[in-house]
Amino acid sequence: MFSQAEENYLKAIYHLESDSKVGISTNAIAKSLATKASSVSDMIKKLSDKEVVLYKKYKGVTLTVLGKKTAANIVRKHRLWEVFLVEKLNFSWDEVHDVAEQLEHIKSQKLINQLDALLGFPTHDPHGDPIPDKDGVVSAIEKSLLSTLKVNEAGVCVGVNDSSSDFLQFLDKKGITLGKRIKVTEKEDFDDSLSILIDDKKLSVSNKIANNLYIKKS
Amino acid sequence: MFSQAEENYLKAIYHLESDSKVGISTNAIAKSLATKASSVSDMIKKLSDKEVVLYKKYKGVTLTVLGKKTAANIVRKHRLWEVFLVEKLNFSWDEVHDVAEQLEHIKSQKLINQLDALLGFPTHDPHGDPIPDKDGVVSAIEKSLLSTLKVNEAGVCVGVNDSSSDFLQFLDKKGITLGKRIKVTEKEDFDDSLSILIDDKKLSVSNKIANNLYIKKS
DNA sequence: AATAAAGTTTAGACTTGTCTAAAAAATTAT
DNA sequence: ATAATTTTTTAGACAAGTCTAAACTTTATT
Repeated sequence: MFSQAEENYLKAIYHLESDSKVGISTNAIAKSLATKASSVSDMIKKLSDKEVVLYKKYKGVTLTVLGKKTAANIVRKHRLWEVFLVEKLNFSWDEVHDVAEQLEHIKSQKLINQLDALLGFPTHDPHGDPIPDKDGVVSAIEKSLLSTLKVNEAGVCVGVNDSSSDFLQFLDKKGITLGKRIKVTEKEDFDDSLSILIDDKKLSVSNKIANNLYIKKS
Repeated sequence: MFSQAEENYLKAIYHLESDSKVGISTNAIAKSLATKASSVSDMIKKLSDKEVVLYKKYKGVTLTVLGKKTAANIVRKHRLWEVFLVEKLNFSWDEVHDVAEQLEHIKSQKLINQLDALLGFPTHDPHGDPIPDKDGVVSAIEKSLLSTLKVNEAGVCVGVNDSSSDFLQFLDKKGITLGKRIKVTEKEDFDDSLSILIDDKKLSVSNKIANNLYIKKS
C-alpha cells in the first residue's frame, strides 16, 4: 500500500519516463512536483526500499516493472475519474484535473472496475490521453502535433499536450474541441503561425497553440 | 480548510452529539475513532483554535454552529457517495462504508452538487440514514426500533442502527431489506425474541436484530 | 471527608513528509 | 586537467498526527 505522497511521486516519474526514456533526475521530479530536490532524494530512498524504483546515487531513477504497473494504475484511475466528471457530472474539460488528482488516490478495486463499466470502458480521457488498461498497458494512437503538419494536410483533433485550464478554455473559445477536423491551409515562416480550416471557418493559430494540439492525420 | 484527520474528528463528535446531546467526552471520541484519549486531547485543542468546537478542560466538547455545519457537510458527502456506489456502481449496502469514508474527504463543491443531481437528490442513504441538505439540515422521519413494536403492530423497514457488514449481510440472508413491510406476530418474554411476518413468510428474529432495525409504523 | 478509581491532560518521543543550508559528486568550461 | 558550475545528497530542523507514561482532575466509594 502506498501513501498519497508516494503515489504522486510514482505518477510523476511515470510521466517523466514516458517522455525522456532515460533515468529521471532528482531535479526533474522536484520540478514536476513543485517540491525541493532534497525532498525527492528522501522519498526516492523509500520508493527504492519498496522496490518500485531502481536507484543509484547521483544516477537518476527508473521505475521497476512493479513501479510502472502501480503508476499506470494511478493514471488509469485519474483518467477514468476525468471521464466520469465530464460524462456524468457535466464538468468541462478544463475543470476536471484538480478533482481527479484527489479521486485517483481512492483505494478500491471494485470501485474502479465498476466505474470503468459505468462509463462504457472508455479508452481516452477528456483531453485525448489514453487510459491504461487493468494491466497498465497503454494503447497509443498515431498522432502528430498540429505544428508538424504541412500545408494542405488535414486530420482530426485527438488530444492536447498542455492541459492547463487557460489553454483548454482558449481552445473552447476558438471552437477547437476533440473530434473536430482541421486542415492546414497556410504556414507563416515569419512567426510559425498557421492558418487552419475548422468547421469550414478559417482560423489563425499561433505556434504555441500548434505545438500543443495533437492531430490524427487522415 | 480542514485536514482529513480534523474532518474525521468533527464527524465523530457530530455523531456522538446526535446521540447524547451533552458535552462529548475525550474517551468517547477516542473510542469512536479507535485512537487514544491523549491524541483526542491534542486534536481538540486544534479544533478549538479553529472555532469549530467549544472546549473546557476536563469538561468535554461541543460543536459550534460552524462545526456542526462543517460536520453535516461531511456526513452529507459520505451518504451521497454511498447512494452513488449502490445506485450507479452496483455495490451492496454492506460494501459501501469503507469507500465512502475515503470519498467523503474529496474537496469540490461542484462535484457534490452534481453528484446530488445525478442521483436525483436522494434524501436517505442505502442504510436509511437521512442525507443532510446543503445547509446541514437533517429531516428525520418518525421511526421506531423493531424491538419497541407491540404484537400486531406493523410497518415498513426504513433503516438500521448497526451498519456493520456482518449485520447487513445477515439481513440480506433473511430477506430483510429497506422498504419491506414487517408485522410483529409474537413476542417472547423469555429471550425478547419476536416472530414477524415478512413477504407473507413467518420469521423469528432475536432481540439483537430487533434492536438494530428501524420501522416506520403504519 | 478521605481515599480509591476513572477519566483527562501534559510531556516527551516517534513517523511521515517537508524544508534550508552545507557537503559531496558530476558536469561543463577554460 | 583543473577550476567553476550545476546537480545531488546529507544533516538537522520543523509541522501534523499519533503514541506511552506520568501527572493531574473529577467522580465514586467507603
